[in-house]
Amino acid sequence: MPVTIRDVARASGVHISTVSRTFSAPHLVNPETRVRVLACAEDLGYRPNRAARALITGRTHNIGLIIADIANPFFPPLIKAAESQARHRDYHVFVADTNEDAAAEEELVHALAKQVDGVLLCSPRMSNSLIEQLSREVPLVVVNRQLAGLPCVLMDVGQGARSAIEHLAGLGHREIALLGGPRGSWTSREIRRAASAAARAAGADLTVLGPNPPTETGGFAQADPVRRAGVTAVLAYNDLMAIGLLEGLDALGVRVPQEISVVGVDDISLSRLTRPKLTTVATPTAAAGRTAVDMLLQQDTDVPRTARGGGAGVAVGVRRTTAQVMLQTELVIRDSTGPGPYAGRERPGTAAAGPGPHRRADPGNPIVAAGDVVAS
Amino acid sequence: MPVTIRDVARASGVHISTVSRTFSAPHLVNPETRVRVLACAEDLGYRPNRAARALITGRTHNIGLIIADIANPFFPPLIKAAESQARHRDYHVFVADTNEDAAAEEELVHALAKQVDGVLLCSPRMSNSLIEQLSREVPLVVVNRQLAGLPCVLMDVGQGARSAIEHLAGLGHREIALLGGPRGSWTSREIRRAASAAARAAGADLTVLGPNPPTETGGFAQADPVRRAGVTAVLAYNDLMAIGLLEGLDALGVRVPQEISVVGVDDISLSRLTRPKLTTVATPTAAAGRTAVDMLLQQDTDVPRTARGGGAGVAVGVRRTTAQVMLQTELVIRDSTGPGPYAGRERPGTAAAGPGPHRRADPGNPIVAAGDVVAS
DNA sequence: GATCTCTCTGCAAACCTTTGCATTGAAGTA
DNA sequence: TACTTCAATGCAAAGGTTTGCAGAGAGATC
Repeated sequence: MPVTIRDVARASGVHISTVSRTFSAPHLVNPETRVRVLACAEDLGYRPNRAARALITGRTHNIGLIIADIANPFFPPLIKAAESQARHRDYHVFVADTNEDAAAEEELVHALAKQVDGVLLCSPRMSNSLIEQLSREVPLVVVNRQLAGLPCVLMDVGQGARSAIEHLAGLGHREIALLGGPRGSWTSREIRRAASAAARAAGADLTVLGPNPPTETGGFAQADPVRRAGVTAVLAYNDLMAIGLLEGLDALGVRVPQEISVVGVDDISLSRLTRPKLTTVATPTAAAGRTAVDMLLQQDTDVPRTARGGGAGVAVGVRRTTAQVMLQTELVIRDSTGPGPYAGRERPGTAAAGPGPHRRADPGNPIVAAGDVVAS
Repeated sequence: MPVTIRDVARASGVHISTVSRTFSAPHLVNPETRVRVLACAEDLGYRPNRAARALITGRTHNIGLIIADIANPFFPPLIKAAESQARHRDYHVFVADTNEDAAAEEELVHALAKQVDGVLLCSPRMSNSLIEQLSREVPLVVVNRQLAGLPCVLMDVGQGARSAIEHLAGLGHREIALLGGPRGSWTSREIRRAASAAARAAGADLTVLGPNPPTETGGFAQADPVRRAGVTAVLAYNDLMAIGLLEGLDALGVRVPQEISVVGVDDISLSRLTRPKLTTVATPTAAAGRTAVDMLLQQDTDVPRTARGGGAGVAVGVRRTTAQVMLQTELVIRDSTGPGPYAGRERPGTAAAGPGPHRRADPGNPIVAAGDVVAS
């Protein structure tokens, strides 16, 4: 029933190899023949069978996208951008949800490996060593995790956390809480590291609460601990938690930002809609999705997959790019942060006026932090 | 480099067909042999190549999910549920975003057809006739569109719109606006139809504004027209538009619900977070995703795909289920609706107290509205 | 007119599985 | 012992495509 290359060959009176070449190497076939074949193909509604093609070329023209939680609003813009970019390059995208489960991640990489040319691992929860091991099975690009020897797309949440802390310190806050993210999250560690350093530099105390599930509920549950910690400002691992915290504080009758200031990370679309509107560190998720796909496909075109090839014993060098891209973040100041108890008082060692918000450079032009090519 | 069935055969000293049977028909192989083969496979890390398998069995064990806009918060829960359900049944899921573009939908169905066992069309914008035509190329299940002869998963937005209008009328509103959705949307038509009828029955006037893009911006842009229309209540095509409208009204200094009541549709997670919290018609998106996958896979297992099969000339009947499932919706009353100008006044022909919110039955138990089996 | 070059096309193997049929050998029956 | 039955395995074709190699002409060069 489905129309194959053979049907087209019969209809246009040529051998199947000519039909094949019409699609995959048009310059090798006579223009007249070509138009005839194309006309027949069009007529019959022929579409090459990608699976059969993959069997021999070794390229599936599919990629895998492994996501911790599709329902977390952080991810859909990334998925959308990645899918769009992939499709522009004639790739299809498998999407799989791991429910924040490291074991599921591993299983999925295995299951998808034969069916894709590469996998995007978004905010993985696995160990670094496991990721490295898996990268020997299928080309991997990792988003939101730094890993030597592997292509990574990172968002500079360290810079973002620093800006956030400096913003809070500049507003006169000295007692700040950090709501940590989930265990195994590179982003969470990075935020913590940068926030600690920035707090120290600004002469503020940082109380870390967590790890927490990166959800609204996770934030909500920390409302009481936050209040009891006696802090006047909070930086949350992500917006979802910040929003949950906002709700929790509201339920406790704590006013934001009058009594406690709250900052999130991600700038998901909800953040403009809460009352008060959330101050947050915007992360370039769409750019990350695009960039990651580009890196994966770049890598993919570098590497010849067919085993057959080459004249007598010409060993083809397998090249792998391991560029790491760091995308800039931007502090977006809205209504959930306000003056703290030390507002207006001059402080030594800190820029008195407080630094302005960090402006993001053109997000379409990622900064390549480190790039190299390894031959193996 | 990748390990094939041949490697396993060599390692365990049997023919490749025995290895194949170990996986696909274990009862045909001697238990001792089986364990040996399985051990070797495990050792070598063998995974069957699904593409090669598909080539001969005709089943890819993949499905396609075509979505109007991944970034629209309505869809991620559906995607998540569908993917989860599919994976439970050992299927992988291609996700593709059409950007609300009918032409892209068609192109995607064609592109994916050979690579999947079926496609889920979510809230399609195509014409009915085109959908029918495409369904001859690949099994289709349609979500949010009613189509004779095709399996559909519908959400009873008609009932939801009716509940919403009755709720508003019960609160004393007589001048109500409806913010229409995008052209080509079955849901939008259905809401309009039901809302008109319900308004008429309740003795209220319904002003239709639209069609509109189903986005926040689309809702925001209607704030001024809504105010000028002189209505005291609005039902929006979806929550995103309702939220946009809330913002727009806020910007105009119109208080909700004191001056205008607003109702949305979908109950996306944001809706609990706006101020005021949004009254909305909850649609069972996750259940829809699960159900649609079940219907597709059900259909898939019914239909033998191999052309080869059967003894001399035994024509195998191709059976297709065309069951249509209608999932119930539920009006969730929050803070964006309040008393209207006619509050408390007795009205003839209407239940004075106003009907209570329509309660949703167990969303896990869809109601089969119509089902049949066609032999062709 | 013979030789060479070049373009276009056909042939057939290969990719990795599944599966109908044939073969083998052992156990059971008469 | 001769036969049948049955379970377990091997054989080879098939599925749709790509691609190295070789052949067939046509045109150019001497």
